[in-house]
Amino acid sequence: MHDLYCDRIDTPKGVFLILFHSEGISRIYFPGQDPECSCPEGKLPWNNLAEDLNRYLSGEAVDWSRYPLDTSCYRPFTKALLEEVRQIPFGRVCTYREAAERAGSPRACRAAGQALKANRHPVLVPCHRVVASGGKLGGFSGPPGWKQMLLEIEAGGSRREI
DNA sequence: ATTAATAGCGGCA
DNA sequence: TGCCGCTATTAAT
Repeated sequence: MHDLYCDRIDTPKGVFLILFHSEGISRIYFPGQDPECSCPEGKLPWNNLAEDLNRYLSGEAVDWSRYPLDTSCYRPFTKALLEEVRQIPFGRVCTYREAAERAGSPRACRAAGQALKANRHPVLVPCHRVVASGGKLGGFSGPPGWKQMLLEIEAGGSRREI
């Protein structure tokens, strides 16, 4: 298959680890999740990704659609749902039910949770924009606190306080 | 191959 | 408030 490489992106929030090959991004790890991977290091062929990630973390709206993702590992429903989640605009959220609805299974809100758990492309596939109804935050597969932090970043836009 | 468990939600009592 | 069913997927049996 395609040879897998890894690269790191330094941000004020920590170091993100990106696994990728020539066809697209295979996986993204939050800071602190470094999996001790044994794949060779390489340079990301998408030059602006690091810059975009830093802009995003500082509150700017970033369009991730130009970065190709390797979604071959996902099951059909998971793939469909993540595709929809990817199109939730910056700063907006939807519920598990709405996400499942858009993926073609209106009653699969529980399965939606399973699908989001399987997301290997956090931030680029904004799983943090799917929240539980009733004002609850819902779960998150990443490090504790990251979901809330990402939502706050998007809500604040350019921050007004220090 | 079958069962249990999971980022949940909505209906109903 | 609490119980039930529903959906896709995975892990365990």
